[in-house]
Amino acid sequence: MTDVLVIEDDDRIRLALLLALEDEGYRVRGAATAEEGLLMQRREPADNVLVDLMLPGLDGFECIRRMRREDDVPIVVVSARDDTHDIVAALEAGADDYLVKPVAIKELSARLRALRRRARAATDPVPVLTFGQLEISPDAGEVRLAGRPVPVTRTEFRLLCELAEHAGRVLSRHQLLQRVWGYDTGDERLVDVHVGRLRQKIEDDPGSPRHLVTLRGLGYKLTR
Amino acid sequence: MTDVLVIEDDDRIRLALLLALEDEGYRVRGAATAEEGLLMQRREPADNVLVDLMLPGLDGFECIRRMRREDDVPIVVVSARDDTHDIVAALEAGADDYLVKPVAIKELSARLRALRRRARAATDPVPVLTFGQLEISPDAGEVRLAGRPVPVTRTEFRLLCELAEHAGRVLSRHQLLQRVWGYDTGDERLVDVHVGRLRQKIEDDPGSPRHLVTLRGLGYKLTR
DNA sequence: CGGTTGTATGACAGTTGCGTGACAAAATCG
DNA sequence: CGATTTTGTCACGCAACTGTCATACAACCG
Repeated sequence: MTDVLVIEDDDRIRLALLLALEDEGYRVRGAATAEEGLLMQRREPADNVLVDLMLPGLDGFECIRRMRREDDVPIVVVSARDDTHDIVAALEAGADDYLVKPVAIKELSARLRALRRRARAATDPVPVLTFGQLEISPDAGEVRLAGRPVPVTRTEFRLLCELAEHAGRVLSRHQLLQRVWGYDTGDERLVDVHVGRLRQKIEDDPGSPRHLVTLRGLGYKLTR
Repeated sequence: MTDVLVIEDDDRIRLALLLALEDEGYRVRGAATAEEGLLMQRREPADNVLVDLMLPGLDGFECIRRMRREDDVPIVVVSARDDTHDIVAALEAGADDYLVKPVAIKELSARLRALRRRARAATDPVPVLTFGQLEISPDAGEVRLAGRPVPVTRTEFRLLCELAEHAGRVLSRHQLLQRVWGYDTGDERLVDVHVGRLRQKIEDDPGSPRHLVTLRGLGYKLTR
């Protein structure tokens, strides 16, 4: 059974979408605001998310950005505006598809299916990454040092995964901001701080790190 | 660099798409029939495929199905028909996205990017440049001498990479200033100093260098 | 050979980049 | 709601790096 979350402030449209999707065999749930949607997705992750761009409070773009930061779920934008700028901006923010209202439910369903096929392929079992005493299992969301679990926060974990995924290669602060945070305000110190915190947890001697190495002027990298 | 293959039988449209995509920074290639496209993809796989639905011989749907059987490349349909049935059928066949002509190139580009984000490769091969005992790995931001890591500064590293990239060829001080520093105040001594520092680190006998050679009156070059 | 030009190098001061602790805002949890 | 954790921002200090200069040295040329 596939779960779909619909984030749309217009009650009538949301209801119509939910009913139509239910008819197509999905298990559905709805949210009227971005905040509510983000919360629901955190509580009980759906397999697909539909989001309107025009939302009260946090708008759709911001909603997408935030959700993308903590979840890899396929996100489809359903908007009334058929505007290239909106489309580009939404995809930039991390959306996977963009549909213009009114949507044909069959098309929507087909697009959801295509997206899930991709998502599944991308989420193939990721083996545990090992760096000496350090083990990272992206799937389990777990970090171990000499067999012992290390409590890391979400950002630290994402940062570590990003570095681990490109082990041995330098990643600039800019790249890390882009990939871990999803945005780049230009404040590179943000990365430093989190790298520092990560070192406190995973390095024997945070003063002279063995794994999470600084390359002055270039960025950071993770080595074995 | 991202490669895109466009399968479209209308010469004018294909050309227009190819030019526009090239303008966006993609490396492009085109095919006029499904058969040709499948062959090209087999020969030299692109990172994205655009396909028209109305093709002579094998139609777009069949083209998608076959390509999907042997390749996991993201496929985008670009069709003149804005018909739910076509859209559903194309997605069923294995397409990842569907755009209706005429397409906004910016939107297309954004959608391609969104698709690739999902299919981002974990580790690309890391090319390492070797000069006898000396190894330079631009990706890892690392220089090794006889297997041992040599600590080089950012400018030294850039300088070395620049020389390595044009191995065996003389680079004048002005060229190096321009390429490594990005500006040229006319002070050629600056290059000398950094070359000297580099030699201290990578040459066995910095007095009579084997790799980083001076060509009096011309500049420097890196030899094997 | 001496003069001239081009290159090597050590020293030094100014600058840059990084690590860190402190703190406030925001998110999360009970 | 209040308590706790997490996150982002800031400022400061240290260490590393950079560019400049002066001097010494080497190569070239007549």
